[in-house]
Amino acid sequence: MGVRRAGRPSSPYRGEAMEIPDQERVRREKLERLRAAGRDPFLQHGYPRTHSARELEKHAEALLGQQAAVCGRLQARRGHGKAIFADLVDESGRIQVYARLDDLGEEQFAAFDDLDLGDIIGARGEVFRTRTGELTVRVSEFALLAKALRPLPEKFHGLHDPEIRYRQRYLDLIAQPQVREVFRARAALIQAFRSYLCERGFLEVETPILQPLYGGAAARPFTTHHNALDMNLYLRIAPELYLKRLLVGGFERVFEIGRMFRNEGIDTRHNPEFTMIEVYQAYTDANGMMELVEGLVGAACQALHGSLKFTYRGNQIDVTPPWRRVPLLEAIRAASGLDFATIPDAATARQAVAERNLDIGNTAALGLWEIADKVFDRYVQPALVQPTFVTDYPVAISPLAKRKPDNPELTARFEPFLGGEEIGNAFSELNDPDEQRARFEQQVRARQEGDLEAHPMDEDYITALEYGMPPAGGLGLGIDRLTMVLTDQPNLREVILFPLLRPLSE
RNA sequence: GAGCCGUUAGCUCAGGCGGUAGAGCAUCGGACUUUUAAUCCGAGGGUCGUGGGUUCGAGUCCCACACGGCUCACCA
Repeated sequence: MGVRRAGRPSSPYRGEAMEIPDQERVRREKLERLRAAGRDPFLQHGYPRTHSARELEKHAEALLGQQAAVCGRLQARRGHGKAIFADLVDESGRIQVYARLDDLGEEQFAAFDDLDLGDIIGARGEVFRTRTGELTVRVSEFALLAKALRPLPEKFHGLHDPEIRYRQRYLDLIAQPQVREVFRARAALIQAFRSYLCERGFLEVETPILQPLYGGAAARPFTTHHNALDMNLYLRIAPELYLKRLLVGGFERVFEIGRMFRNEGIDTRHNPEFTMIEVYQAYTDANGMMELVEGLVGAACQALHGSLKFTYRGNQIDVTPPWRRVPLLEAIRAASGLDFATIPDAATARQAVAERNLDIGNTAALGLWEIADKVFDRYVQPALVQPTFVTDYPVAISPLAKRKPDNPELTARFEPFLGGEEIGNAFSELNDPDEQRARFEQQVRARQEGDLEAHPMDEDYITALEYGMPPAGGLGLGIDRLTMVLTDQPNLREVILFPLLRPLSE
């Protein structure tokens, strides 16, 4: 249905009066009459508002009998012949206004009666309470500030069509006020992160989004082109390598909040552009990052819920530290019986998977750690509802992480899980330039063998490491996923204002 | 990429076995000067996602396509 119904935002209907839907034709005609009478609403430049809905309610007792000027969108109307009740909705809430023929006179009352649902108006008058006790502005003067030429979604059932909700998010926000709360929560979460870090001496920085060479994660990039320099550039898949250059430069605590771009599929947990926070702290390590995650998520949870407990998908979740810690291979072994510490290669792993009838699809084309990853996704991750750090990732899939002193096959890396969702990635940063080069070379070989997401060689980064980077812990958290979990939304699209959709074909 | 489901009035939704499309809100006209999903009376509004096919006849059955949703796959 969307093709026609939602696909009309660009059609102006010029000279096609016969094709304009009924309700829009009526509104257009009203606008033409206003313009002809020299009262074009779109010539208004503002309105001297004195109170928002919330302010009006807050100062209700002092305002009774006083004048107030309010603004908002006309979202409901109850006519009574020579009087009209209407609901104005502004960002803070709803305001009832009451227009009477006696107060406005014939002409102004007729003009008020001519308003359509969706119109944006300003109104001024005396504040009073109706006999049912509702705070109301008795209109003595009003102005149409913008004409709504299209009818709004229906007031009672709201807007359900997910396609229109995402394509025309403004309609979603108008029709479903609770959707605004999700995005307020998102902003509060980011604010909580920012405050938490700034209070602890972290510096917020901005590093390039357009990068001559991408890196810092395993993902395929978007490519673009700079005309003047005639060079290809990549949209960043992660800010990691730039932030660590800042550690080399002498900043000891830095963070960046920003958009990342990964050229991958779209589903309930992935959007091609998403928001991540990355934090780097010198002279600490993965353990320090675990405490930081506990602190950050705790601060966000407090900001959103006033508590360290919340509900996601029907599960009570408690983020009180310390969070459970479990090594990756141990978690896999406990859940599946497979011990990847003793499995030498992919063929052995495939055989073990088959023997145990593990349901992870076709493993024929997968490498050893890809098989481990699948077993983890299928048998471990869904159970990680309470906050958990999965630790000790194999060095083969952690090209930027420092090895564990007691087991060089593993790294001091962890991923935090919450509500069964992976919400980030962190480790002790590899700062040995020679080993970093060897790791990159290994990635380059993987790329040559067909791994499109292997990390490219970054000589410039290695040069930076050669000047000396202090030992450090680094952390990335997915803002979208965290918001999804902390606001108990079922889908990443619910926390992204304008998720990517296919364009409508004409 | 695969499977399943969806697409009917501005919005939310009904439409057995194929017989020419309905409701509520919204809109238009009328009544009503403290209502609040206001109420009451009356009316208009549809290329049933697009294109083919089967049929005397298709919203309904079949095929293809588009967009979306869910699940899986891919992927942090």
